[in-house]
Amino acid sequence: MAGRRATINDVASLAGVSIATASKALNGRQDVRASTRQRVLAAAEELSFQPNALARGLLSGQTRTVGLLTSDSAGRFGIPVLLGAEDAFGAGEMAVLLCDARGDAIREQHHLRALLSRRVDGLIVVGESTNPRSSVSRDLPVPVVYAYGPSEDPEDVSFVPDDVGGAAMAVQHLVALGRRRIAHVTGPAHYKAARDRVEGVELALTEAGLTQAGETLWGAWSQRWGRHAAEMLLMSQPEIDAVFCGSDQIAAGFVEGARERGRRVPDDIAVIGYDNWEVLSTETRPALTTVDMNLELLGRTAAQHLFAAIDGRATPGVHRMPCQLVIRDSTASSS
Amino acid sequence: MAGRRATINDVASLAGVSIATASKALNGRQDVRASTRQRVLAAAEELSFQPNALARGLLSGQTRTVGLLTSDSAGRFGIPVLLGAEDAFGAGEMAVLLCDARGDAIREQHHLRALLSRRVDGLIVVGESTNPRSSVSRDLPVPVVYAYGPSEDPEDVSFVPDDVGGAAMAVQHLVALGRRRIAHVTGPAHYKAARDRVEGVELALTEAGLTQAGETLWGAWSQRWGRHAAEMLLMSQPEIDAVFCGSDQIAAGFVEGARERGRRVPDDIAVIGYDNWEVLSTETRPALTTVDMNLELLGRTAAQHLFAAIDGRATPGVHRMPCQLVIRDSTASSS
DNA sequence: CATATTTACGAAACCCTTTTCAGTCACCGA
DNA sequence: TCGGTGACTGAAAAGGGTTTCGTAAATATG
Repeated sequence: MAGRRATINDVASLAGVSIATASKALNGRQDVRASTRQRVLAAAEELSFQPNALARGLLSGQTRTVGLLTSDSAGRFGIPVLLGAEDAFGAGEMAVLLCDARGDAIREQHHLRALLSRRVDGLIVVGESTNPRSSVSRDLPVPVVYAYGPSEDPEDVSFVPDDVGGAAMAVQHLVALGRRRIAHVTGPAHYKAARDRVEGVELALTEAGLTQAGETLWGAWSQRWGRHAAEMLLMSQPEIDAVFCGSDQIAAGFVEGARERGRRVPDDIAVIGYDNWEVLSTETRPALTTVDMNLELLGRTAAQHLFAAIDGRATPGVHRMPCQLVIRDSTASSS
Repeated sequence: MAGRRATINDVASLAGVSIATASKALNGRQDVRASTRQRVLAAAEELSFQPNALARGLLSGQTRTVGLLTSDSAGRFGIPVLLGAEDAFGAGEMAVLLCDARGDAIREQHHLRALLSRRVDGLIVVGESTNPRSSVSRDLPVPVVYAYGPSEDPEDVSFVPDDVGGAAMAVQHLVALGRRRIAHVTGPAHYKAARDRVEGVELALTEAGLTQAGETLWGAWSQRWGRHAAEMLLMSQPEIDAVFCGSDQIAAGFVEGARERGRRVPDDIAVIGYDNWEVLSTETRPALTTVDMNLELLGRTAAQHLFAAIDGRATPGVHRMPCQLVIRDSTASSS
């Protein structure tokens, strides 16, 4: 640990100029003779001078820092968004101040105050699910962008995955493969994501002139539920030839359950998951066809939009980002 | 978005006092009449005044902010550490500035400069593996604590999981259950974690007067490798009654492979994993006994140590944090 | 050579808060 | 009435950088 850090004053003294000139030389401004600039730069190098971002921010009113307020950063969904955001910012000179509210509104308020007092230039709020959440943006002096979980307030800017479209895409793929008796197993009904995917399934089935094989089975987002659903479904609807699962966890469980009951995947039953959680989707046998929500892109887009909003060019509303079908062996066309 | 933010000047004017008095009233200092304090507080409330942390930090030299420099925040290991750190800080008033270097040394330097210029009070460096990494701490004006991946420099402060102890604990558990022919399947040899766990296995086996069933099988950290290893092992060492796997992924694959070859877990073969990655360890059948590295605690401890280091009370060296055996059905005593 | 015009540099103000220190005021005892 | 006390209050400086504006030197122009 070195002693006191060099200030621009030290640099100016060493270079034998005033601090005003030193500042201009360091920041590449006009009105500095080339030789003088050289001397200043050399002095700064020698003292390993780092401009104090606090002083700079105090004056300019810009900290080049954004806050990232998450409810569940450990979750499957917050992290990619975070990475995407960090990526978009990192290209420039932005830094990310991370706060995890752990789903607690009080703690969220607390973090919000801390971020505001640190004069962040903007805020990204990451939800733990796609369920709309209450807005934090009322009378905030900085722009806010919501990612993954949208704000209830339509005046806010939100970026969410297009779950309706993603589910429809999955079903269309099954239909294109010639599957006609398609079932749907998903998670808890209080998740908007689950309900949206139901809507997408209905849309695609109607479009293809089909009806769903049996009722939608609501359960948990787990392998356990996937296995259980396989048992139930193969009992009650033994003629199904495809299943769309609401998550890769459910799909992994379903594949296992189906195999134990002697059904081959994809030959007898094609299976599609959701999330493209690679530890499951690429490691099951067969590897899972699944819907990727492009969360990293979503995070990057949200961050880029935050830049725009900081410059006063915000586009209010909920922006739905397209999902992408990743085709693997669990829906290989039966040869 | 509101207009200009209120400063302490505005508060003082509204309350009809000087800014010095306002400051004292706001910060609970002496020498302010109760009625005056009331007026100031009311004014601050009305203007929703937030003290500017930049100005405060500029003066005090403390930003109450720490940097968290990670190489792989998406990884299984960085996140819990991050959460633990955020937890320890969150209790107080600290904020975390997150930077992900993506394993790139140039980018790391870049982030380091950005953090330093923002005058963080300290730094936590999170590795992507337990392999020692080059030190960033030389001549840094702030204290640094390494978490998960230790620094090569013994003068630095590092917190790492005790993989030797964790593996030994797992094997001791198997021995206590009466298993005698214990095999070991693990990941790539260039991971120190894998080599440490080999050491722990040897230690525990020697202690019990046993020798390992077959050579250690080195592979990848994947389910695929676990399944493959099960095939090989049950062929070459058909008499084994227990396997210690280097990760839950491997263990999950091994369980699957073993069952397909007609071996029952845990009756014929007991299986132990590593990491306690719940999506695998609790969802396999049977649920996996596994070693939990307590990463969140490790992160919290690292953060607490950083506090101590900021106060000048650092304890150099590599601190090994104990792991914990989580017993589930894959080692239930055969009845 | 005197004047106009650049060019290069420096003094000082500013951003916001905390803290020191000096000053005001009311009130007490003598 | 006066000095002494103690309780409050406010002016000013400090922290580190950027920017404006004034000024001196250097160069161009007549």
